[in-house]
Amino acid sequence: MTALSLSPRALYEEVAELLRQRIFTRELEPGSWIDELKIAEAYGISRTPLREALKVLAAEGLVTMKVRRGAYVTEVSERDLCDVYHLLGLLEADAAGMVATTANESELEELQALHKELEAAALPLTQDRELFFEINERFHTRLLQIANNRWRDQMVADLRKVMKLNRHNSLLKSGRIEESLSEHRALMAALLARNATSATQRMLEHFKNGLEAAG
Amino acid sequence: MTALSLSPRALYEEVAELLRQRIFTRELEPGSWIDELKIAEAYGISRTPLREALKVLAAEGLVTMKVRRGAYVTEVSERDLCDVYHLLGLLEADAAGMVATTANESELEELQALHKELEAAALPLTQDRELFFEINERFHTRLLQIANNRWRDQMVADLRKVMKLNRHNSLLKSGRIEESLSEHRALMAALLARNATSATQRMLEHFKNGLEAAG
DNA sequence: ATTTATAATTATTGATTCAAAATATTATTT
DNA sequence: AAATAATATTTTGAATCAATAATTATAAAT
Repeated sequence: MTALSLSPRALYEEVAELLRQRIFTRELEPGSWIDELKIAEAYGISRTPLREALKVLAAEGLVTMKVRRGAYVTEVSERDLCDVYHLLGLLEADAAGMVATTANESELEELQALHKELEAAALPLTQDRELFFEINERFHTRLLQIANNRWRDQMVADLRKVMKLNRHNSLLKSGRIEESLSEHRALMAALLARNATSATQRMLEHFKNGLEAAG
Repeated sequence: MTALSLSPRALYEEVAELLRQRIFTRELEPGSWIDELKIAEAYGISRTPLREALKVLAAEGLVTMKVRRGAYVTEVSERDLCDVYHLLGLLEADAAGMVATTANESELEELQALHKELEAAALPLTQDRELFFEINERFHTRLLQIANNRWRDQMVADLRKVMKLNRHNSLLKSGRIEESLSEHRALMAALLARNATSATQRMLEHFKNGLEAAG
């Protein structure tokens, strides 16, 4: 089993990524104990890089280490997910404000172009949900990049991973293409107007409206 | 009955804490390479728990792993510190807003008590700088606890560690007991008035004013 | 003769295996 | 039936082994 080929990344990074996927697909379900020996054997590796990978995942919040009991897939309550989602909104809203003031013209045009793609994907006749969410993801990611704060990027990345522990994003509204789009439109307008407080506010609302339960 | 366990923490946790201290005191200086063999020998442990500890510190941002080059103490630029400080302000301001709306009476009284201690430590005649900063720290920590979001707590803890990489907090103003106190007073008033937006704003200003360079 | 390139040696990271410590479980005895 | 002891399971730490990168030295070419 030489699935793990030559790569610039260290073995423990590869293993961490594999475990992440297995956690996200709930193949390893929340609360369950992670059997080091079994997994090491299954991957054809020793326990050392596996344990290093588990330390990384623990730092991300995906697994929880219990002293002398090993590693467990983190159980996230509805409460946890709300808390994490709240922080994601806060961080992205701050990023939006930053972009409104510091982005250059070409960066704003880039976001504008992505937004146009979003509008197109949401057109009633040709509506493509998958595409819409993919472009949406790209828009948020690009906004973060432009805001240009590597520490925030790291935090957002970690929080997003925790959100993926959620079973089918049960706490997020699903069929709100139109609402989501109009919120995006308002955000884009604020960005182009270089109105930081408005951009921040629009992004906060965008996240708040995404929640299934009002609050 | 067995006696109370003397070491509830795993060895790699202990080692991580030791290394953290050595990094904060700049005994291990930013940019420098961390010699696994030397440190393992100095601590009388093997490289395995040491390497696990380094993975933990890497996740916190204190050390940077380079493939096949080992671990280096993270070098933070002035820019990095500003970015991190900005995020700390954002998170704590959000926590303040949360406390204003959700804290119960006894929790607010607790914060009020801490604030009174702060006022006492800042009295012109008996002014005790060390004590002031210690109580200030306790106030901020308690506020975070009351805001009650373990994910935010984790992020704040990590960001604070990165801030400690700063040489003598060079970018933070030092002798501003009075200003700091008056900002705290305004924050406390907003909290007692249960005015979330005001509390958030006061905390944001408190952080903004803490910066040496105007931003 | 000097500089550059290649090869060899050294040093350090990365991985596997082995041993010890601790906890849980089961069985036996009171 | 309960408590204690012993055994087995499991995690954590150490030591060994292999692979990779860096440095130095030597040789060749200009």
